[in-house]
Amino acid sequence: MAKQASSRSSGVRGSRTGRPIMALLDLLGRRWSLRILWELRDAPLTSRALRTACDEASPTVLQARLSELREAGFVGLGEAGGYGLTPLGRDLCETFMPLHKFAERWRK
Amino acid sequence: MAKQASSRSSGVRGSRTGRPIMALLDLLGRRWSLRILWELRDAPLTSRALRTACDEASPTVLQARLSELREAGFVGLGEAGGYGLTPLGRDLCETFMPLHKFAERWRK
DNA sequence: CGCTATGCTACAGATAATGTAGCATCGTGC
DNA sequence: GCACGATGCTACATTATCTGTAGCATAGCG
Repeated sequence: MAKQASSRSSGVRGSRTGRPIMALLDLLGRRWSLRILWELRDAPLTSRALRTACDEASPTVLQARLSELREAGFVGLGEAGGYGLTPLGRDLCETFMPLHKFAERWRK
Repeated sequence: MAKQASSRSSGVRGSRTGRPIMALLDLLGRRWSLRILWELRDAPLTSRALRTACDEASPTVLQARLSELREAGFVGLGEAGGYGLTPLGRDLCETFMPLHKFAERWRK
């Protein structure tokens, strides 16, 4: 593979390019990443509530994405139980919030 | 030729929910989707130039994503050759353009 | 024709996701 | 002091998806 070995659990594709946008695009371009951030947009959820919100996605991926997102500093696990956005994660979420309006306009 | 991308059940996951944001989130949350839109952000590219820009991703997925994005109306294939954003696609792209600035701030 | 470039496809091997089941832990009530 | 229900998280076989390489048909150019 011409890529890199670190696309394992913690590596993000494109991080070696020095262009953080590539790393971010790859991280967000994984299954359920965007959806998770979206579902946490206004309130923390327990892992199971999140699973329900995400159309019963399998806990395996959810857990994987949650770990990546936590490692990236977007999501945190509160001691009261439940996953929630960090301040950074909230910023990110607001960054693509206009997507909602766009989607309504799109409506294919 | 008919699109082979639309052979995929009902297209985009979440479209049956009636919430277009879910369909959009799923479409953009597939590998290389965001990256493709990003690479086309300011100029059309030929399929091979796009492949180069996308770190030599395999043509199979690229072609699949391109078909989906074309079907969604975000990307078009100009008769002069090369893929480019449609007006709708350009809107979408601008929607998550602030991501760039966010990524710079993120820099993990 | 020979050459190069385009969009696009085939296909085997590798990787990631799905679906179901289950574990260890913690707090509640009993 | 122990069933209980809920939590975060994992195992694992099956299935879907991606990767990497090769190649096809077509078109423009000399």
